[in-house]
Amino acid sequence: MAKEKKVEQITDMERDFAQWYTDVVTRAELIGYSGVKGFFILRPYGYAIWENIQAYLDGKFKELGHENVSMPLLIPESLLQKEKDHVAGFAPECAWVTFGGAEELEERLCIRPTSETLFCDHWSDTVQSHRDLPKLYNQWCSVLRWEKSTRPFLRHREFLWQEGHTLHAAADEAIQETEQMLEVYAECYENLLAMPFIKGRKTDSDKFAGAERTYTCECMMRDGKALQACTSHYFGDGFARAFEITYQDKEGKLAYPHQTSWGLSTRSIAGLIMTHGDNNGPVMPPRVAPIQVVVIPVASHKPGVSEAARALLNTLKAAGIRAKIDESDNSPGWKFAEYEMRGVPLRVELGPRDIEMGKCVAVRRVDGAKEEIAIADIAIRVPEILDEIHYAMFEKAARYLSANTHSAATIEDAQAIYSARGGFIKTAWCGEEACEDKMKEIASISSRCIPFDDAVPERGAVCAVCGKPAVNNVIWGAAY
RNA sequence: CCGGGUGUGGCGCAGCCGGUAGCGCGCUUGACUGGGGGUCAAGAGGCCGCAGGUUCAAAUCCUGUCACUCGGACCA
Repeated sequence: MAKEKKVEQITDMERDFAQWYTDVVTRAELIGYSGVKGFFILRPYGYAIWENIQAYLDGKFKELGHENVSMPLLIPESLLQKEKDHVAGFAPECAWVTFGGAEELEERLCIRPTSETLFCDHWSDTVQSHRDLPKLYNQWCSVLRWEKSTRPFLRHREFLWQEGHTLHAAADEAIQETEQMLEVYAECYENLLAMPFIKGRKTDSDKFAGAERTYTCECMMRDGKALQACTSHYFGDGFARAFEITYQDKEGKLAYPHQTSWGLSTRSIAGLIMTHGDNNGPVMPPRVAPIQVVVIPVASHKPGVSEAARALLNTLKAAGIRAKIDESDNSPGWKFAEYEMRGVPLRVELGPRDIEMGKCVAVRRVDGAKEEIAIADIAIRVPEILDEIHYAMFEKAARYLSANTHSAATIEDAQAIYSARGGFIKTAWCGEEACEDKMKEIASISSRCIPFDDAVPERGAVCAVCGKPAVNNVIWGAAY
């Protein structure tokens, strides 16, 4: 499988994974740096990925009855402080507006790090009856968190995301919503981004500030580290009580509604790069790839080549494929390397010899596999290949995830396995935060989640850290 | 926030015991080429991160600051 190195500007991931990542996002022209730390430019090729994720999720949200809204950018300090766990979680990383023009403000305004408080404030005014429920809202926006260390897509001070916020009469309905939206994210990762994950619940120490429960999808990057790929939170009625959101139920009694929120950010783009990328650059999963197929005419000065290549492009476009042609006068070899560095899933070469034989050559980015396709079959065969690439990428990543997830019986085992092989470690756990702290201290890994698929330890299992009876299995790892 | 490294044309870098900026790639124009980053020729392009200071003179020395990067802490 070892391929020859084709792009000299990109550091090998085996040599320096962090540098590889930085090289990829800049060389593939996904990101640009601005003059302010942590504020990044999503260049057209990077933003197009986000637009494709947006289009997919926005469609799903609306199918499930959610409505898009736009809430304010600024949160008055008094509002932010109404829920104590929430403010304790976010206050350290808030940025504040203190002046309007030359006037110092009487109350400083927080640039939203997340919008729970704004939705709550709005609902406290607008929800009165059980007939007003549920509220199923979502917004696409950017939020601001004053992070200390920043990295493209992984940790921005300002980042793009969507935040869904819902309000329900019944607790079980809200819990169901929380689970449903996690499932929407899981499907997005599997079906759009070709990324495998471990779905699960966060331990109490790691849940969202103010949440009763936090669900997550944890993905594994190619350096073995974990990326929290999305979250879905159940709040119970804690926010409703803090913000005095009440409604009259069918019996005419005042009640507190139950609330959820869920989000997925441009961090997902970091995830797809670090899941699928190789030493020649990113490898775009076909269903989110801004360019799915690039057509490269060879010897386009020869009669008929340019025309045939454009006809091929139009056929692909008519088949609903995001296709592009490169008619620049760079050499074919230059173009091959260029689109590999951009991660375009499929390259179609068309030259005089192909035209003579009524075929073209298709080359897959993920594994370099070549296939000759009759030009007449292009509209049928190319979509099939794109699908095959999608499944091949998912399978490859899934094998990597499972090959790098190991079980351990004791903290010493966990430490030994992690330091030798990295990746995820699964152990039984007693439920105590002290044991999480100790695991972090001894083995340098933190709890990622309690996996849904395998939450309950075997009969008689004991906590890997303290040896007391276990209540859950936990997936541990080093996290981004 | 702590520690290491780095800021010089679009990119990668040299110049740094002071004397007014250079190389490779890329870019522009033209010709020949064209199935894995082609060849030749002629060109264009620089507030040396920013702000102070020392000096007759600063990319070079001093101070501060900003940004990038790697590691750590913090964070989701």
